[in-house]
Amino acid sequence: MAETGGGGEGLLFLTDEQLRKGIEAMFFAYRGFTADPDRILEGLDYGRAHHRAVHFINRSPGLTVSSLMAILGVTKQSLNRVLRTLIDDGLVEARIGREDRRERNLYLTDKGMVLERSLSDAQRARMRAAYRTAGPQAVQGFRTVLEAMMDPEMRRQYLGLKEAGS
Amino acid sequence: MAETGGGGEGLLFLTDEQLRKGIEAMFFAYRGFTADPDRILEGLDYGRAHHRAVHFINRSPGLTVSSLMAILGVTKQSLNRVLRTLIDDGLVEARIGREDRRERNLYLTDKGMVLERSLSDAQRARMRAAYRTAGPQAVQGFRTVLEAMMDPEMRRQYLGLKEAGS
DNA sequence: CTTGGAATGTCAACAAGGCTGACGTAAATT
DNA sequence: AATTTACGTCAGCCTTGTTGACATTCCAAG
Repeated sequence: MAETGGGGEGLLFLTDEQLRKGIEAMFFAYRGFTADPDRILEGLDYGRAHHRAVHFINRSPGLTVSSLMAILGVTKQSLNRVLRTLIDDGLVEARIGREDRRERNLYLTDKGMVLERSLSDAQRARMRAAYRTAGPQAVQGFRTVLEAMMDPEMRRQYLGLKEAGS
Repeated sequence: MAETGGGGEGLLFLTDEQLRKGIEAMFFAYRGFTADPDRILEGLDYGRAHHRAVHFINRSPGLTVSSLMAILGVTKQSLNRVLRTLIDDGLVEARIGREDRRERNLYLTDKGMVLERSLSDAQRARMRAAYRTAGPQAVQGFRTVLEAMMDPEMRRQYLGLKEAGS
């Protein structure tokens, strides 16, 4: 243990073995990360794709279909299938754009917000427990490494849309 | 910055907004995490499922089908489909267990090791770059939070199979 | 030895959620 | 007026997950 914390310890943290551990940590942790929402979604006719859509619509109310496509990194056909069910079920509203009437601005309805709440509450609960266990300094490192791991375009999405900031 | 490192700074890191940022960091970072192997796999007739199987067979040569099922969290039918193609293509060898002849011990062939290498080289390169950018202290925090985020069972898989240790 | 159960393989059917290609419509732009 | 953009939709395909059913092999207990 007893890390120097300064970076001058011979880069032991960059050995292949250390990197492999990091890779597996990502794999196993991501499973935990999605487990709770998945449990809620199963049986509701919805899946992870719906969760993602609802999450980002909630975060940025009024965002367009194109923007959401870019954020999620899926095709319009794939997104449309998900959006279609959410709109038909009254969880999402697609308003015609005021400036550019070709665009559709997406909003959660009250019903949609209820689902979003239950999903994000579950996910936040796990994240909160992990944060609390690990402590603020670890959380700082966690965010730093994850941000460095993103593709530049995704990093822009991640950084560019934060309101409150780190 | 100037974190106390003790948790007595008012728990600002546990606000809903901070947790939301952590959630999105996981989402965007995981995309980057899988992007490079995915690029290699596309066109080879293989997918992410093959990557995962090859990774864990490489890590623990001789592991059984049951063990791999437990690690990957998929059904035998799903795993078998992936394993079938890997065996047929000569990337994986399934030897009958010596002690219990019902079991199949899985090994990478030389050909399988070549693929594993190219996939893990790509993934490690990104991980290495992120680690280098973030620094050893951040890496420590990264691993700590991820470990806390896992389901207990997955945490056992993660910790129990490491040879070199942290 | 026989039988029960465990480990594995396999066939079939199905679903979610990706993808491409093609086509249509409305609205903005040139 | 022609073109481009944003979006929706139909059709079909792929990967990877799921259940259910059934066969085989083999260990272990009676």
